[in-house]
Amino acid sequence: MNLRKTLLCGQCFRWQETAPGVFSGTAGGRFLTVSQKDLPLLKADPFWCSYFDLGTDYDTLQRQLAVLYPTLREAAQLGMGIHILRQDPWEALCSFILSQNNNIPRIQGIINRLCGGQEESLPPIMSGLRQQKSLHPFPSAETLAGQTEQDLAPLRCGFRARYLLDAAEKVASGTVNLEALRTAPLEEARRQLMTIIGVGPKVADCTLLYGLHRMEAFPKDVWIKRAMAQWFPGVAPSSFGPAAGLAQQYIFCWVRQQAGRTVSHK
DNA sequence: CACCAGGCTCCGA
DNA sequence: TCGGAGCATGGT
Repeated sequence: MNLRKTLLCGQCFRWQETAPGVFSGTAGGRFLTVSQKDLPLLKADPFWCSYFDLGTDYDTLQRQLAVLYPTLREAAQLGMGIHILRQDPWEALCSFILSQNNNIPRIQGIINRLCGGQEESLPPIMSGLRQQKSLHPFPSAETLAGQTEQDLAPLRCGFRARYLLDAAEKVASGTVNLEALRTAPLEEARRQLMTIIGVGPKVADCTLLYGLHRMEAFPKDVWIKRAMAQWFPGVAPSSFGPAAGLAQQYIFCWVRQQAGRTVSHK
């Protein structure tokens, strides 16, 4: 696993490279500072091993994709080392609601403000994981459900505030049961998520893939669809099989690289 | 000033 | 069912 690619490829928004090769971020209420050489330590820690999905054989998934679709090789080469994180479903849902018609730096800023500010970066040490309880965990659905649009004004997330509040209300009340979506049929899970105002096919699929680790979900991204049409005319994304999510992340990275830092989908 | 950001809602045809 | 403006905010 490549830490930089995995943490900065756009699947999560609460990690940053605080020093060359050193990454600090928050997940599951824990704040961690880590570098590539700490990989064995991550593997030995049950929480982080699960979060970084270190128990899954990505090399095999990668080879399967490259063999199935030779034109995917270039993207897979670029995405080599990316793991699909096991993020908190609620946090992932909010993150991708906030991501719509938005850019990654601003998404990160909004989420930082939503969590109540910056974490303090920890000095690196020679051995052992530098982790501590996060001073600014992601706010729960219950917390957010008690808020108003005026309360969220400081986030400066624009029209997305209303979407966030509807998601909070539906999740807190149990109208949408995120945990149940882990085992629900994919299409049913997608429909459930799309009952939330502001959640369309793209946000729903990203929540399924990044928040619920449904690797078979292939986000309905306009860039991806364009690349699909160009590379695999007539091929349904579902034929990617269990590694569909990984393929989506590879293609996403590839398209971004081709287009430069940002790209218009128009 | 224009254009656009890991889209979605809403409206009209 | 489909297309396109509008959406709030910030960056280039």
